[in-house]
Amino acid sequence: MAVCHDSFVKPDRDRPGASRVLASVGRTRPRQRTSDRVYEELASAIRDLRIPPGASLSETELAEQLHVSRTPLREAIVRLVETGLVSVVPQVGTRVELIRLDDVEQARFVRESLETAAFAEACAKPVRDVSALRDLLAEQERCHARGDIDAFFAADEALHEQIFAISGYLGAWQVMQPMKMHLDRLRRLSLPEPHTVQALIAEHTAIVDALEAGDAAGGREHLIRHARRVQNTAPALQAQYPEYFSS
Amino acid sequence: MAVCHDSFVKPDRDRPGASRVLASVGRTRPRQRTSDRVYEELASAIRDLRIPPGASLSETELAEQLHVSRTPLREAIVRLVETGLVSVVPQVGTRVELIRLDDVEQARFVRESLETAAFAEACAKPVRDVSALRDLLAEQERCHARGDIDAFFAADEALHEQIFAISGYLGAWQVMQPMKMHLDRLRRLSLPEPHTVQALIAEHTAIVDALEAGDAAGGREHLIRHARRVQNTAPALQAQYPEYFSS
DNA sequence: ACCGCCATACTTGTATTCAAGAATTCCAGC
DNA sequence: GCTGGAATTCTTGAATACAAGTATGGCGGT
Repeated sequence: MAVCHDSFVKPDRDRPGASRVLASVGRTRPRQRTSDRVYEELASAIRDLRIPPGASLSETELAEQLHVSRTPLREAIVRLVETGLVSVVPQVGTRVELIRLDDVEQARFVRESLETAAFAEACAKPVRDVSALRDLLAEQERCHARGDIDAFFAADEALHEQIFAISGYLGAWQVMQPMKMHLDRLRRLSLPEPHTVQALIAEHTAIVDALEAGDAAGGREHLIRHARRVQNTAPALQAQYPEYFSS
Repeated sequence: MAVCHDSFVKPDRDRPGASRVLASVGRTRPRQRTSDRVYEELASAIRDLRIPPGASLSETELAEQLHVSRTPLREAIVRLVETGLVSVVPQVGTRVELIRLDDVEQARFVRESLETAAFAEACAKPVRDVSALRDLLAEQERCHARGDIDAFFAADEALHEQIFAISGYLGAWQVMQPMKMHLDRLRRLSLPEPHTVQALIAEHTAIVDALEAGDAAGGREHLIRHARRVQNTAPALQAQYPEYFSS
């Protein structure tokens, strides 16, 4: 597999960057590929624990259940393997990885580092429009009131994403998503507790207040406590659902 | 594409987590898949600019050049698309993305945030063995002396990775790799300047010194300056190689 | 009853084929 | 010479077929 140096490149007839701009402007083209649909389907199913940790997956079975062939399904699997949520042993099988507390700890570190840094950047902005964040807080209250955990989950995500958007580093939030799924599975286990949701909303409020006040240090403390809340419930959850955890 | 709730799961005969431990212990099994080799080959070629930004790729041509079929090649392409370095438009073509300064800025933010956080964690360790770091500094001097840019590149990477290893958050370094390739391409453009390498080594030395002294604040400053050094050369590089840049 | 062996079924990896669509090229007409 | 249109070629997407290897289950011997 030696690389033939210049032969990778194919001579371009027109200017290289031209078509990309068109692709992002003209929205008619990118009808979602089958592989993407399958990935979204599987990723959300794993994140929501509809496919529990440790479950065996069969490419052929999954393919016929989703009414696709193995080819796009495998491309989705490849992306899931990249995240570390799925492992595949050749000629043996594919399975959803168990929750490894080390992975969770690594993900917590990444999230905490990026989120506190983004918050600091957001606080440094001369104007900070927190109205969208206030709306999301109200939405979270409504979800809590009617007991809609899925909707709360979404609003929770949206609030944190909005902080990155204000900071100007939304790209950092996006690249964090695959790794964050390790945290999401743990959070999904802990969410059913009603007082947990209430505590989360209180913390969200404190974070938004700190951002509005430009209190970088205070916000940082709230964010760290927030990020570690789920982490702290890990031992209890492992005791309650031992079959979902590794080691 | 509705999800049939329980039907994803296949009944397990034995305990779910058992085989994974075996797979990581017994090293005979995982002979590298073709898809992985192809990915490594393409990723390094793109990172080293052997495949320049904006180059068109043809699945069929690449497949026959690498002596593989399109199937494993496409799986490698999927992973490259995930990193944002390659874009593929159905029925039109696949190309290596141009260097977008916004992507570079997002990557710089992620790297700076994680690296300063990891450095702080490393400084908090009661014992910090910097001997491996000293060895890498010496190695970098040797590479600089004999003008081996590729080897210097590798030793540079190894030093930063070692800092994460000391901090206990090596996983954070690993998940950062795909995004970091955006920075690597820019760095590759700037490396040929001899004084650049010398300046990098000096900064590396300062960083290691700070870690040995447990000087978290000082190390942070050096790391930030270090991360932004390449970033600062971006305008000049864009002027020199305009065909490699977007917008 | 237990152990070992062999056949079978099932798993993923890879190659090949078919399909759909876009871009280019060539040729006819003006 | 220029313009328009149709055919050809090249692109990726998806499905199918083939290959290699593993685990399982049954069967025969001990």
